[in-house]
Amino acid sequence: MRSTAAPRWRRRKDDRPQEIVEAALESFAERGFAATRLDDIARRAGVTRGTLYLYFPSKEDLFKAVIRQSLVPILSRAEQSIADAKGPTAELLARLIQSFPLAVKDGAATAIPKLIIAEAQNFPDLARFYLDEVVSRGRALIATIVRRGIERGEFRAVDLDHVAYCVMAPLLLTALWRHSLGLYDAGGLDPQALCRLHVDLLLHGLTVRKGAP
Amino acid sequence: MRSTAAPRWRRRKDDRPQEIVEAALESFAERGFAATRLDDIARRAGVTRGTLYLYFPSKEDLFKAVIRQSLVPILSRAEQSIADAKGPTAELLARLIQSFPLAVKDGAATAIPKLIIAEAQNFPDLARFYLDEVVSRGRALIATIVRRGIERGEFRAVDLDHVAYCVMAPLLLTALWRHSLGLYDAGGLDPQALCRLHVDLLLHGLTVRKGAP
Amino acid sequence: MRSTAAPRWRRRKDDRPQEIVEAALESFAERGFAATRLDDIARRAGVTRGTLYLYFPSKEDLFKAVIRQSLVPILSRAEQSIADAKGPTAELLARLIQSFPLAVKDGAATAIPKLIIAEAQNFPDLARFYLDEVVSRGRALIATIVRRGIERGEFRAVDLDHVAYCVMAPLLLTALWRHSLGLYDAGGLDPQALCRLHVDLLLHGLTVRKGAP
Amino acid sequence: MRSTAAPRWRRRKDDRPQEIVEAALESFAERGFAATRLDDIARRAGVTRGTLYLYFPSKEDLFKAVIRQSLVPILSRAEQSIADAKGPTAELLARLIQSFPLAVKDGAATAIPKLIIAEAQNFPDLARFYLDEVVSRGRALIATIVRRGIERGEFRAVDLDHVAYCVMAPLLLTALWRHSLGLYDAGGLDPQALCRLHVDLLLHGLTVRKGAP
DNA sequence: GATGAATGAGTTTTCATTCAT
DNA sequence: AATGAATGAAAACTCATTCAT
Repeated sequence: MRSTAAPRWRRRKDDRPQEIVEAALESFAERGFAATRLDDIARRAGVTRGTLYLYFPSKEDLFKAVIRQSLVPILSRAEQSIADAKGPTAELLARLIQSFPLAVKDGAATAIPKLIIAEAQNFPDLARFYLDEVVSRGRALIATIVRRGIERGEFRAVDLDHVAYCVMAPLLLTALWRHSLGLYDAGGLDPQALCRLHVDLLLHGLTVRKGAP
Repeated sequence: MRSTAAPRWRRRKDDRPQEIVEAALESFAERGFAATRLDDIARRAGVTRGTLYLYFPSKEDLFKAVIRQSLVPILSRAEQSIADAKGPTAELLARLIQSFPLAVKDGAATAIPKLIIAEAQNFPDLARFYLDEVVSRGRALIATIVRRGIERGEFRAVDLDHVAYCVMAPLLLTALWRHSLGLYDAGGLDPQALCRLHVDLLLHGLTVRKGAP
Repeated sequence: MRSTAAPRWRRRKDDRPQEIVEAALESFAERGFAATRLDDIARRAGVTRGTLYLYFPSKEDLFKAVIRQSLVPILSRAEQSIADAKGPTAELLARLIQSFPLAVKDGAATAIPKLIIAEAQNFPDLARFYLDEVVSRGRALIATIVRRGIERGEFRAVDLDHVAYCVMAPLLLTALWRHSLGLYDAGGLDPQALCRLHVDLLLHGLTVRKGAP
Repeated sequence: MRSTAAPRWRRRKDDRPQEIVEAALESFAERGFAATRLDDIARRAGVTRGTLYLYFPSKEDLFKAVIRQSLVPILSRAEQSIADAKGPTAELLARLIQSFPLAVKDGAATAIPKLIIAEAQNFPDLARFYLDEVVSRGRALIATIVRRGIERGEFRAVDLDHVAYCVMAPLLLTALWRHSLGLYDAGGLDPQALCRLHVDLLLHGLTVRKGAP
């Protein structure tokens, strides 16, 4: 049994790292890696600068932890949403794409592509991690779906090596937009409308039809 | 006879600004705004730090000048390559897209999207400039082409407000890739193959056909 | 037992600002505002440059704080020394003037008039502060004393608006001298002798006498 | 005969140094030595920075030249106005003092005391020059006048070593005021009124009278 | 003689990191 | 475990001075 003299509640130190990572992600998302000061992060996390060093040995390490940890839930979510796919492949693909705008709307984690793009040069191991864990797996996943469509005679035979980029590019653009130009041009890009159009074009583009162009 | 020792410096008034801007673009492209030191730029331009201040009042101003000036040739080139379009709209669009990989290959100017995305938050006026001068005009341009296709009965009626994003997204991805993840994954994304596939999908997606999906 | 090696630094939060201000006053007094480097001040205060910025946002702000804070004790002392005046007004005035050389001898605060004169142009708000808090009050104070003498029939009626300047001018000269030419001419101006003469002349000049000049 | 092809007039190079010195005095008077940039002086003199170095080897040397040259006319004027003194010594002294406000009004040279006080510490040789050429001679001059008064039985016997300071202090204050606090307090000190009062007090203070205080 | 582009040393300022408390 | 005062290295920026033109 725990000491009964303990205060009724207190901040559990086990949460600290996670709280810091979240605060850091938000800060990095807002100003970029170099322009955010550790003091910003500390204040946002409700601690002091010194405390950050109890959990992360340096600003760079904190950045890396932020990226890595923030990707985990995204990857999990993505893979789950596809695992047991049934029905026409077109529907499957459509669902995948349409689910994107919702995912983008909330979390600060959507800023990760922006951060990766901005800092890849300065953080090679982060770039490689992202290539291995996100890009490769994402490409494979989408290639698998499209291959399924081709094999079932639903889709035309296309370059499976690059189709993932074509599928993802507009979605990625949505995420990048939100954290850059979108801040100054509220109405210019409606994620939902863009995804609807993207699905429309993509499926028309992939689907086998009688009349060839 | 005068000493043949090289002079400490040489008058280059007219060329200097351009040389500095070029050196700065390369530096910013490599490391991002915050991580490039003025000394890097100066050395690359073959001058000293002090000289930068003869032409640009601050690092921020230099950055702005770099973006603005580097966009001019891009805009010009883009607009020229479309001016007098003849023939089927599909071909026109295909040509436009296919010309992109070549443009991306050489210049450091292809790093501008990356820089804009990374620093939009910190440089609002730059973001607005880019929105007005590049995004808006680009959207209008592509919308015009697609409208032409629709009016001539070649293309299906699609959302003209967002079609530009669908057309541009993969091309943009190519440019971003080159200056970020592409540095660590030479073969992962072949711009030409991607564009070929993109054209294929896009035209199949846009073109009017007998059989509806 | 703990290591006896001196710690790299020590917590001095409460004392630091005052220590810095004192070091700064001495430095500014010696070389003037522009010619003193923050490093000089820091070293004199036994800290590093960075520490200065924990307490003062800029060199200019430090300068302002120095002037303002250094004036407080001077003002207090001056006002106390006059509060409860009794006896002949001449004696009162004489005592006031005679007390000046002693006050000038010790503190670095006597350099403030020099600093104000040198930098008034560059620090308008400091000049106004000094006008309001020192000059105005000083003028009023002396005018009050002289008025008392006139009302009691001890002094001739003189211009009360300017008499303070006549009373103060030699005293001020003493302070300025000490921090400028006095450094190179030890014996040229003896503050005590000057004040003695000043009192003599001033009282002869003010006192009512039978024979008019 | 000079070439007839010469332009009808041109800037005579013999005037340049003097023009520069004047421009420099004005600039130094306005902002102090350290805060005025050579570019300010150059622009005010209608030349470029490089030209300054044709005439003065450094900023410090220019400053010294400014002080030295600006003192010459002041000294000459002062000495002339006293040379052949006749009549009562009181009148002589009164005239001397009353002439001061006029002298102060116009020239930028009245800023010299301020500059000397501000920079004496940083320019020892200038301080010594000023001590020898201005202070000493000024003291001697006034002491001579007062001695004359004493010898003629007009003045009381006073400390001749310090009387000059008592005579000069209010006048000096006038000059300092004009270039410092006076910029922010137009009406606070009227030089003429101050001098009138000063003469009044001083002569009452010096003059021999029947009734002792 | 005059210019002004270029220099480079010097100074302020910032901020990630350390460590006594 | 947490703090935050103190550090010190790095970087932007200034400006007196030089020198090719």
